[in-house]
Amino acid sequence: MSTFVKIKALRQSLSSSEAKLADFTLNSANAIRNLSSVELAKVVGVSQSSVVKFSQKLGYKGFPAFKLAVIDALNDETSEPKLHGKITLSDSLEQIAEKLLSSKLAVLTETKNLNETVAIEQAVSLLKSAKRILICGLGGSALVAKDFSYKLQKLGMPAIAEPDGHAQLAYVSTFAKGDLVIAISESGVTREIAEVVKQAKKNDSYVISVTKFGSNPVADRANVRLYSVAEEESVRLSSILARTAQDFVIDILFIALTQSSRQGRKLLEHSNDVVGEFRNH
Amino acid sequence: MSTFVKIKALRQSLSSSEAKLADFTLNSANAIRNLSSVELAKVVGVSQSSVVKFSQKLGYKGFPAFKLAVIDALNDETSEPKLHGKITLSDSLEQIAEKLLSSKLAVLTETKNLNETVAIEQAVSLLKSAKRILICGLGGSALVAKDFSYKLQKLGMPAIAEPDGHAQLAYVSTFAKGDLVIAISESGVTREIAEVVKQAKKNDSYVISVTKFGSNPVADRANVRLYSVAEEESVRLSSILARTAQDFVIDILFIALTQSSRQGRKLLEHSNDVVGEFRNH
DNA sequence: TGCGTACAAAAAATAAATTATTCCCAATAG
DNA sequence: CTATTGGGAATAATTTATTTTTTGTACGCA
Repeated sequence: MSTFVKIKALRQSLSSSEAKLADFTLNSANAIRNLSSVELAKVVGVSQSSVVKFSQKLGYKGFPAFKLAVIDALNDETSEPKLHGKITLSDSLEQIAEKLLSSKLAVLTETKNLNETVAIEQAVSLLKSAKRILICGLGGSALVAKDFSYKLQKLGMPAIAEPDGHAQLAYVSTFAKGDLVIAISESGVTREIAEVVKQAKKNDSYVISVTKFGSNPVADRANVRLYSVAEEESVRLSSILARTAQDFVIDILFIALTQSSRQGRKLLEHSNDVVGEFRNH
Repeated sequence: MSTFVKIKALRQSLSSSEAKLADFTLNSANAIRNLSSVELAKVVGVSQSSVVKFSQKLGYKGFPAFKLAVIDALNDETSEPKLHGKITLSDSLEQIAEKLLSSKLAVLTETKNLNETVAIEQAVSLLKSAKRILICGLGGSALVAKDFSYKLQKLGMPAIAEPDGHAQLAYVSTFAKGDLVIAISESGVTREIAEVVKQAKKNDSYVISVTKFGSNPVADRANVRLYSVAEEESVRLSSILARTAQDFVIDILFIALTQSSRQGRKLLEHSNDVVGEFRNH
């Protein structure tokens, strides 16, 4: 158990000298690092023997052992991956930023672990061999779809991201064997997307899904299932975190694609050059 | 400098007793934790005074100081946030994912640290009091702009994100005092965006910039400067990481906005309900 | 109320341990 | 043969742990 937890637990049953030491430890743990038992006693205003007794009361052999425990506790505290608690109304801006950050870190890590390497390989392989590609998503996912389409276009791939549900359906109805649909829907139940997927399957086209983990209409029908986020966060953050996870998935796909094809890299380079050239004038 | 690095650097110039201690420290650093100078001397097979002299040769006041340094070095070693090396052609898919993940983690952390709380507060305040809002960005940033506009619209705010440069300029030319431009451009030199900012300033409108850190045409003219990423990564990753950072910035702004207004939260809730209702039929 | 005992807490005193310094010897190079 | 250096034994200094003493307070009882 952390020394601090221990101290807090015993805090009530301590006598006045001990309480002084306990409070000092909790408030200025850092300072203890550089203090001997005598110095600590002086700073806190108790006798040196009280310091030793306090250490022993906490279960340590003596003062040096206590000191080490405090240092350890400080280290654990700072290296802990920071729990990403819910953002509440009373949070300060600094706390909000901190929590959003750790939530994102958690979501990214989870998303990475959720997707098997083999699934990504399959997805890359489908992408490379696809004749035409339709990336569909609605609402927030539409932007992810659009982003992915831009990226694929940079690689010279025939990818289209259409934000309108009806247009998506119209396009996919012309699909055939060799064409590919990438269906992005966090819930996996979006009616329009599910419909597109159904149609794609009917036309013998391949489907890659990007949804939350588990069974759902979109993923169930997909040839390759990719996943975004694992845990449901607070409602307020959910769409933000879903986006974060979806972005990660398509970023991985994109990098893996450029990785696996020399031609793709060349085209990407060229595309970047052209845009850069243009911007500088 | 880490104690271990120090030891390795001096390793050659050490005498036999000192070398014994150095090797033991490098190989069994963990053990030192529980040893006194006498015990360590015994284990290694040297005299206690040699232990002390060794500690001092490394630059520490004495043995206890050396011991603390070793413990610190061990802690730093284990909690190091995994260096996010460049992705190379020979990387496996698993390595790619790992590196992308750590790069994103680093970029998010940096972005959070780069933005002062007070700047975010000012941005929020400008957003809340703005009569009209134009969010402009080109290329990849256009998607970030669009995303932010959707979010602001959910809060009932008059935000427009227009991907076309000319249309942006046309709109901003009608701006006046009380209107707000949010200019998103990683480089901060995009001609079209800089032009919009110039026009906005001429019309006495406020400008919030989201660019890389440092002086650039867009940020220099802004009333409030927000920053994305700090370090330039590999060219291949740069646009991906820029997006990651920009998303973080607008996510923070969005959350801070909902945080600061009861009405905003109500509208957001309602908006989510309506869309959810619609999707389920 | 006044006095004395009992008890607990905390500091002073002391003992033990750990650590730092000094001093001396041995090995080796010049 | 001297000078120098490494290393350990001896010892001094410091730090820590234990024991002893003092202080203060609560409680019982005349």
